[in-house]
Amino acid sequence: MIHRSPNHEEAGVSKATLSRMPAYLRYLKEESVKGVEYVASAAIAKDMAVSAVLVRKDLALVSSVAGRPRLGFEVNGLIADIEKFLGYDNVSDALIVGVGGLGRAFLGYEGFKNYGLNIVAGFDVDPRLVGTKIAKKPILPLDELTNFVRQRNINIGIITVPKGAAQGVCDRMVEAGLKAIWNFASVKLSVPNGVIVRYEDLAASLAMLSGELFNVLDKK
Amino acid sequence: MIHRSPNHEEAGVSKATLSRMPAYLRYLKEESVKGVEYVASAAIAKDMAVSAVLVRKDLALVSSVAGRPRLGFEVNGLIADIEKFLGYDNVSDALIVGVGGLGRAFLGYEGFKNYGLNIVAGFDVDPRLVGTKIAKKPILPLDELTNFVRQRNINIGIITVPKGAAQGVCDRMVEAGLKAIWNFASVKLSVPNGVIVRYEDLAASLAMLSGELFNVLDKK
DNA sequence: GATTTATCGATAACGATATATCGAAAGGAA
DNA sequence: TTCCTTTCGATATATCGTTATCGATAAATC
Repeated sequence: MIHRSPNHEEAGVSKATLSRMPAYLRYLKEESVKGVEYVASAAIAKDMAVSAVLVRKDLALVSSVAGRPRLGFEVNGLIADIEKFLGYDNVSDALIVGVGGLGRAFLGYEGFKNYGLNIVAGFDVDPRLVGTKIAKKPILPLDELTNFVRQRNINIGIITVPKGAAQGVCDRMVEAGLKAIWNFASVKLSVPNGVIVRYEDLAASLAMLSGELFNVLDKK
Repeated sequence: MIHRSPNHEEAGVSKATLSRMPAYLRYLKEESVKGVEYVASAAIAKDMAVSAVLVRKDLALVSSVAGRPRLGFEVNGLIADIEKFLGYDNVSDALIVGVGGLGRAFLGYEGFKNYGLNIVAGFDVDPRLVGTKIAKKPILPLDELTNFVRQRNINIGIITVPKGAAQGVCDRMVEAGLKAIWNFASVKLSVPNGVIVRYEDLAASLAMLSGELFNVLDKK
């Protein structure tokens, strides 16, 4: 999960660019298994919904070798660069607090490993859950959060509790030493400097979807 | 789900603005139950991480009454305006295809109703699931999708199948007449004009999170 | 080897979004 | 009533991300 890119120093890459990287990676892997050696930015652009120029700009930020005129980018080299950049070569551990519907689904979902994330345990307050396992991962009581984080040297916590409990969980995560929080409860969390929060706000997303839907239905 | 706002005609509101509306709404409701009658844009801004100017700009787009100098915005009126704007007063039905971990969680999650979305049924290809119910909602075979959509006049479909199956499901949704698709499989979907797709790409989100994490850990 | 052409990379233009500034309005205080 | 202060709303400015343009490069072809 930790980035060890060769060439992006402290510059920092925009979130927009970052968010496209997994899609580039997926496409490149598909081409790679087909035996394709070089792909043009235009081909990548066509596969996802972006412009070729943007693809080149993005790739310029992470690629260790330049694209070759008339050929394009070298597929396998680029895959390696992006994986290194995204830290997928270096799967990092995370834990999840809130083993309800969504939390349970996440614990059981093996796909996160492909994105460099390994959820190693769940935490919950419900005593009926504590002590059980989901997908071979232990469910522990919240009290053990701090110890667990310190022992296993974990940086990332995922919050999937109801929104009323989110800030409390967040505080404990911060106290335990977590540095990044992926929050699925739709509340704003306050955290000290140095801790980052990423919101996965389904309500916001849904608002955008229905907003667009409105425009479409209304326009005819 | 369909917007019936009094004052934003065909103008269209930016996605960014749209995405903040649920957060405004949440804050305003919290204040409302406390008995607060007026709130200043600065107070709202402080609660979430945006500037007061931005709050005023956003609210100007949806509010039927202007904010009052020295007092701020009238809480309850504003709540009504936003709910109307977002269509939360008019819950619309949706269906979900893919009753795996995430799909199951969504079917069981009652909270979507608060956001104007009512998931009425799940669809899956697994014959062991078909015929069962989750949270009182029937699981149906994919073949019945088209009939179901037409009979119930549904506009929104949610895709929670593995990515290999996503485009196929998407095609069937389009054929059935769905107008908006909320896609949780991280693949780009191709749809004809007039159908809108909203991507919920956890891989992209995770990339952003870890990107920020990298910056934080690296900066010290 | 010369020519053609697909493709890149850099720079500049554009558009959308967020911020800063400032005059105006209205509640509250003198 | 008059003045002061808060807060709004409008306009202008800045920032960020995307797109457009164009010369340069190197593979492919003749």
